[in-house]
Amino acid sequence: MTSVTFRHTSLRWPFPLDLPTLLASRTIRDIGRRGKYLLLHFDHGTVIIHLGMSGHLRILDSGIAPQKHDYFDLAVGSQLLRLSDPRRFGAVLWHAAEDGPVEQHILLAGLGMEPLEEVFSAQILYQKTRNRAAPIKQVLLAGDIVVGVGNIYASESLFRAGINPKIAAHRISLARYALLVDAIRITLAAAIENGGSTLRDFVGVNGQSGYFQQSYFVYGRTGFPCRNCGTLITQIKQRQRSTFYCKKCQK
DNA sequence: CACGACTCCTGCTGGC
DNA sequence: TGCCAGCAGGAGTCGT
Repeated sequence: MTSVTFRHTSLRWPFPLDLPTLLASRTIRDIGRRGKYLLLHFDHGTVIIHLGMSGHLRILDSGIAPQKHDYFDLAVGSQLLRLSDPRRFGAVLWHAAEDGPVEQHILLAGLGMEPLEEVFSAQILYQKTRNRAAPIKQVLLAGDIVVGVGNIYASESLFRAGINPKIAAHRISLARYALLVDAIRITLAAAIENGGSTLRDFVGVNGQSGYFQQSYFVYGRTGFPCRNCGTLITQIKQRQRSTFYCKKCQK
């Protein structure tokens, strides 16, 4: 029993404007996730949602008036799943079941391993980077080997692993990749534990704010002392993205 | 195939 | 105090 409302024509891509018709009185059968894509499964297809960098979903009582950046509602009974996305980097897409498994969707097919699943191992990471000459930070961000490691957690994970972000991925040893795998898992688990917040305007599913986590090791700490050795944290640009690291702790 | 540059969008920050 | 350029971020697309 669902109904759909759009309040804009698009976010990153045009909204599937036939979604209200497609989902009328349909039931969500299951929910899932692949990388940073959220999946709402119906019998005849899947709604794919991405929050971009500023998006958030809330569950509200239906009847609550939408605010400025509330662009998409999925009403289920007396409640509402509402997507707000000020910077509009997010997405709402539809993948019909008749087009095959949603994992084969063009945006999902090329995604790398899930970092919190067993498949993500030092051996496979090592193997998949043998032909990658780009700096490890960029390879982590690329998403085709491992997903879920964004700009902040890439810097944080490399710090934990003691790896310099500029090192070419194919020059990193298996032993050091083992450290990196552990570092990524610990970093992501800690982030989830802390509410996963990265932006100052972060809000939880009920709309509560205040989760903002500032206990980063290196991210955003340019010129401040390394929490491990006191050396001042360095900031560089890699592929137009800021990278933070400690020159002494990360070789 | 691998990889770099560019792009989307808007709120916030820093400089004047 | 006000204005505006620049930055930030996820990740797809295009050119090399």
